[in-house]
Amino acid sequence: MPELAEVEFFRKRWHQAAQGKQIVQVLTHDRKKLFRSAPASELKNGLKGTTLRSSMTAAKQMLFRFGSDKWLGIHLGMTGELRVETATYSPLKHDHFVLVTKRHSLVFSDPRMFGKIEFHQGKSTPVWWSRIAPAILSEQFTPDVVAKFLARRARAPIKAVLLMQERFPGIGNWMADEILWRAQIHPRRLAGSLSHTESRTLWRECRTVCRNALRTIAGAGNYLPPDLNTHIPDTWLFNHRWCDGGICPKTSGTLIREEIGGRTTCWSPKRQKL
DNA sequence: CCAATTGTTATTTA
DNA sequence: ATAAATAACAATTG
Repeated sequence: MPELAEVEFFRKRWHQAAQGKQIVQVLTHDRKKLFRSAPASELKNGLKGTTLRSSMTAAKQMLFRFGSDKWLGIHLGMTGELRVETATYSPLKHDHFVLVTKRHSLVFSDPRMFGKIEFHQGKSTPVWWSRIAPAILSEQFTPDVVAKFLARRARAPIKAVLLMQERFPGIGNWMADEILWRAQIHPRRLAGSLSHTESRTLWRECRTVCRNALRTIAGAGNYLPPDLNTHIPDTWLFNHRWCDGGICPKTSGTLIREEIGGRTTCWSPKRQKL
């Protein structure tokens, strides 16, 4: 489920429950696949007894800082989520990693195990963290940066280009569709075919969708289930895109769903022409 | 049994 | 050599 704003939502959920709290126990299934940079045992030993100091997100990544020099990096993959349960919670089948405080269990759950958990010790953030592309809402994400990137990916469909994390960090399948829908650009258009005006519109809508998603999904006050995604307005494409026969809230026409760039893509043919 | 899934990466093809 | 397309990853659900 997790794209930019969902990732921020999950980070806040853990942060709100455990910031300033000590980790008294670490539970793990020790699924090697999930623990990339360090074995689960190292995380266990490293985090036990430490205190959650701070946390942050960048793109689809999260970084939690424990004590002064312990860093837990989490990527939720396609089906990962973070939950908060009681301190006595017993992990279920897909709960691969649990941090227990005096009052809560912070649970990382991921049925398909496309996610990853990283561990780093050191004074500053791990190298892979600093390699994440500048955020879409940062000043470095300019119309010119977008135009140049589209030129370099000229022969790929624009939908596929929007999913490239090296330039559009945090954008995933639904956000890409939302952006193109707002920008009135057909997802199958080749990146190199966009006019200067369209490229600039795309830049603007990238920022608008990120801002709106963060405010709507991650900005709410309640981080306990089942609040994720529940109050997204019907004026977005989001609530109409998931099954065949959806109606475009802007044109009232029927939405189309087809695979583009290897992903199911939804668009409104009345406002997004080839 | 078949298709589909809001992500990433390795491999293959052009 | 480069970029784009595809397969693979794993598990569940309809």
